Amino acid sequence: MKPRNTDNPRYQEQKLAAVRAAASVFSEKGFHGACTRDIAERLGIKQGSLYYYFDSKEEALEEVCLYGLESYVDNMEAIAGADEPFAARLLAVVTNHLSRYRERSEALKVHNDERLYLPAERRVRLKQLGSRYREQLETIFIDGVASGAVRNDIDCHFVAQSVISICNGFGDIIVRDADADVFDFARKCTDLLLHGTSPQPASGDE
Amino acid sequence: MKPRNTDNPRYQEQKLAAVRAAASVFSEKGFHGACTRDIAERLGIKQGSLYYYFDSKEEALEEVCLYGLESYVDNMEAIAGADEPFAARLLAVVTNHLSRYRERSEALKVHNDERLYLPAERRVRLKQLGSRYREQLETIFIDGVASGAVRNDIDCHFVAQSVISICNGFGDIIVRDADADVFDFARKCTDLLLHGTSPQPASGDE
DNA sequence: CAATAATTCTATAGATCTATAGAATTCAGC
DNA sequence: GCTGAATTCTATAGATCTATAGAATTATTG
Repeated sequence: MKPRNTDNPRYQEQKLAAVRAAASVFSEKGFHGACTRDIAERLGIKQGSLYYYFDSKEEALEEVCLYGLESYVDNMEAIAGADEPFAARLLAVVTNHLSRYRERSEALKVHNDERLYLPAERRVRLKQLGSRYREQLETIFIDGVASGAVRNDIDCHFVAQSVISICNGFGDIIVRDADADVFDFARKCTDLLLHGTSPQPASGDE
Repeated sequence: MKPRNTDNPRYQEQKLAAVRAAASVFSEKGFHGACTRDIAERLGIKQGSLYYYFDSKEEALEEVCLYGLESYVDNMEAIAGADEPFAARLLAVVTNHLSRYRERSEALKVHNDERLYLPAERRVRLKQLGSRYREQLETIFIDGVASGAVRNDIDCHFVAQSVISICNGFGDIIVRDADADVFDFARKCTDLLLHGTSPQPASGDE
């Protein structure tokens, strides 16, 4: 009935377009607010035809979330593994996170906002990826403490969570404002995380 | 047809219960994912009867969002106006924000996640309240710069936005984890915002 | 160009869900 | 306990929306 030759590059191309169309519609209207007709329309096909690429609307959501998460989790591997000083790694993390927002903003937004509507069994892989990301970020802070670049009274788990919250918060802003300067955000964000808002007591650069 | 004596305390009581029921259901399933039947059920009445209290599902969403936002915006007035040192005011802001999450978590979550599904004309008041909150927070930082408690190279608008992002991020965690210690979060959060993660160069307390 | 495979279309069953109308019930004050 | 007002109920019109089946079309390959 539906041969679906998934190795065919033509199929893969259209499938990717379908995931992107779903990301776009879900990010705009939310999972429940969107209808499969909207997605199909954005793709230029009829509503029923969409089921050639997805078994269900729910599966579409799962694929969008995975698509959104994948890329920046991959980059995190490289950043966490690199032999760089703490400040450079933190800047890299923040820049990566925000840059991915710019590129795949819709899919990431969908992941952040809609993934909880997936049943538990569809969230397994997402949870793994998300946990890995947070753990690696935490490790960067733990390494920072070890090397003396980070205060030793810092709660690394807490700070890692904070970084993710800030990035996601600004991610939302970047999504809405196409003119926002990602690298400026990343620089300010890193500076805030490193030095806080208080004047430096001894460095005397005022 | 629907006399609706809105001055009657009995009416007001049930109306408040209806707003809370809506908050609970919307926070769990999202605006579009929830149905009016769920809300009515949580309230112990039938689906059709709900329309005695709301003209539409959309109006219910608007009232939930306002309910969520109101309380902490009010407190912000007091905090921003108080004659306290910068660090104390920042701690007060963060504590207030997170505490409100604990009390009205559902309505606040709905405000944060679902308000964009309201048409523009229903978001006017919400925007006013939200902007006022952000502006007052920004003013606290501007005052901090003036008094020397905050570095003068800080972008106050940016930092105010960061504080809100962090608080909302942790707010989500508090909502999900009933055992989370709000005041511990608030303290760590304020410490991070004040001093960052780097060791203090000159204070020598290590 | 014929035959087979892949993709898209049309049409629809079946399951929602919102909002309304009018009947039934409960409440408040006398 | 009677009476009018307030609240809730039942029933349903009308508008979705998902997912499927089978027909029609388009691409591929020998």
